Amino acid sequence: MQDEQLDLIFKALADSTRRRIIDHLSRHEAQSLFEVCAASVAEDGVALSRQTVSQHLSVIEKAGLIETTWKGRTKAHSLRITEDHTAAASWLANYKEKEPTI
Amino acid sequence: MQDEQLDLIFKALADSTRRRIIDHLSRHEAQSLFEVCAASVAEDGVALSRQTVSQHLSVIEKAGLIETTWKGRTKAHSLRITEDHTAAASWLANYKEKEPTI
DNA sequence: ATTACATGCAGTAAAATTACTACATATAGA
DNA sequence: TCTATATGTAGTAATTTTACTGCATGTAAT
Repeated sequence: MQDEQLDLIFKALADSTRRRIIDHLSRHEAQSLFEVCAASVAEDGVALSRQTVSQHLSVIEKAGLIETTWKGRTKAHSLRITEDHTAAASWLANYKEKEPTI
Repeated sequence: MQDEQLDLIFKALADSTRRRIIDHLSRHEAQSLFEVCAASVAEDGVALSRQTVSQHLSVIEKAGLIETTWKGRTKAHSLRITEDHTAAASWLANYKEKEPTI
């Protein structure tokens, strides 16, 4: 895994707003920007501007965690977490001390 | 795991310089600030000021990934990655799509 | 065609990050 | 005690991040 890719993934995860968005997308497929905004208010009580949510989605997308498809004037965002992503995010596990096998 | 703790861990990991420091600490126990600086130059070819490396170590320490002990005028930094840390860093794995069991 | 809707893009301001330099403090050794 | 060593702290500058507002573009519906 490239250093830049690790940067993108960890930076995407290093913000609680983005983690909430990811959590929402995990429970709802193919969400539009407006649906994510609405959920942010309804579920998390956080009122963010549409443009701000769009920026967060862009960061998550650049990390490769989201797949998007256009349907008419609506852009659908779907979470697509692969083995590669979880392996990267688990980078730290490489450095865990080995437990003594009892 | 608290949101703030996830922030600290992911932010600590979201910088390639800090990841290199963590990697170095994984191979060398109880490193002083100067030893980390020297390794940064020798192993990675990156010449950073002592104060900059100190800041990075502080970020890693605040994330709880390092244990420090003073010996005279030397501060020894030791990597201490626990189950809690790897579980937090693997946060993303909770959202991976289930593979169809063949 | 006109209006409403969904999103993109540009610009801005406050805050955080990342590097630096300079000075201060505390310990070890001559 | 005096000096060198190891680190801490403060302040600064450039860059990035995170929020915002306003305007533009493209699609759907009346």
